[in-house]
Amino acid sequence: MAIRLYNTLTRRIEDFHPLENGKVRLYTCGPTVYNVAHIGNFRAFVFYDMLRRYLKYRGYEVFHVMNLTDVDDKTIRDSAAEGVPLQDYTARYKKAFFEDRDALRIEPVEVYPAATEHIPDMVRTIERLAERGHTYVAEGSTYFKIDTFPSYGKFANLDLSGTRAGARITSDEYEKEDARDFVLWKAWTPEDGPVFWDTPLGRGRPGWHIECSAMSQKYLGETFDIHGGGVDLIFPHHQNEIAQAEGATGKPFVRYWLHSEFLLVDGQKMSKCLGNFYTLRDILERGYKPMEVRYVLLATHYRQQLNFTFDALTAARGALERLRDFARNVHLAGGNEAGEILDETNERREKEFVASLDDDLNIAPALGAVFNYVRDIGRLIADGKLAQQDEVKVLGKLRDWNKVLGLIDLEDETMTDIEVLQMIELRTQARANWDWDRADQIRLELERKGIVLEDRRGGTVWKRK
RNA sequence: GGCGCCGUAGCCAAGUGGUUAAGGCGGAGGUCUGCAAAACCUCUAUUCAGCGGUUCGAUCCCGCUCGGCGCCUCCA
Repeated sequence: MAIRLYNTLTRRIEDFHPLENGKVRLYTCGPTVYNVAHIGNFRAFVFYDMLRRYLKYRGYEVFHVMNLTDVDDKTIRDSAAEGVPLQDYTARYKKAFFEDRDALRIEPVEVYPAATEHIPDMVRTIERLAERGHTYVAEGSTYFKIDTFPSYGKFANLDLSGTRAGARITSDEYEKEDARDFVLWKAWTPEDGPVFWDTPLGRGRPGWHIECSAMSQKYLGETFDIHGGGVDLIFPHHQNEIAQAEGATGKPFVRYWLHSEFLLVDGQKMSKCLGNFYTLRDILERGYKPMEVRYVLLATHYRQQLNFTFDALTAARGALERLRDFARNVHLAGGNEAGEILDETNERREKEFVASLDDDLNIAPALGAVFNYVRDIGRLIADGKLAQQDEVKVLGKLRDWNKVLGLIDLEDETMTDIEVLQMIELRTQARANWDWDRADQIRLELERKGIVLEDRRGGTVWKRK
């Protein structure tokens, strides 16, 4: 059974089959590194991550490219405002992006091409477009001539025939022949300061969209499997990518286009004006954990708008705690061997998990399968029907799913902190003497250090809060 | 104005033309326990924004209304 994905190109859910058997070539639009990425950006990045992880889970070899836009109006403007060289300025936010990526357990992809390191590739793409008659030059800038690409607008389901020359020309694009045309190569202006490249196209810098066409094709070929991005990129960015790539090669560019919906805050799109703008760092400062953020970003289907709230983070904390406690309870199980019933349960829930995610990455029922499994096994443990030897199978299953979800640290459950164990031993003695005050005092003391105790039949166990 | 999405329990969120409308968080009760925690058990939507229509039968299909959100050359 094939994975089914919603393809923006056809506006339908389709069976996914890569161009080359067993291999997926994937490109996703990355951040513009002009400041710290916000959680709306990370919703898209977490979505790409789950897509990539799930493709791998289903046996595909994935080659994934994500661009870093390190030259554009904003990076130039803001670096100039600070008086810092562009490279130094963007390096700072590339670093921040990778830090946040790691905190959110987003897997590194195969290649992170930066725009500034691929100027010759972009120039070559523009030259190919010129050879095929898709461009014109005006006042040193090179433009894409929309008239030469008849299907322009179709990808976004937009009828652009009303937007003709002269209709909406603003002051800084007066040299365009048609308001719908977009710039491929932008001639140097004094505002660009030291940011320019001398190329056959003249002194200047690349336009907004060309990097994705040039870099994706460089690493993935002229036609590749999946291209992802946020819905806001459908138009104009992805439409322009298609025009550029297909205009240059005459071949289909991308086979499956996937778009993640917006993250909203207070029911509205995140924006600085509304003051509902959050970075991961903002949220961590409020005492939430990266995994809680990942859970929230992951738990809503990617084509559904997600209204971000702090209540959701709190709910995520509870759900994650249930998963972690479950892993520990399995580790501490001391019943009889489960036998066949365990294999049956594993198989049944695995089927549900895969069937759900095969269906356009339908995450909710997949998580439902995980939590139902937690209850299935919890019941076995409570009934004394799970043995310590069964741990391998159960945690193995959890580990499998975690390859896709990336929500729990299963290796983190080390129970060997000597100091804590000594405290527990003191408390156990106190309890043996019915000295409840002393016992509670020790428990409280540990709690202040973030250690929670639980008294089980087999003895006291602990966990970090 | 054009295009599109959404409205399911206190909150989040699946789902199906007809057996019990997943799951998570929260809440209530119970078992266990010195107490607590975890775990397990039970309960927490006679109902799926509203009104019509199609149908033997609709939360699911169609239409309208109301409400929310996004895109239509900054944007994940």
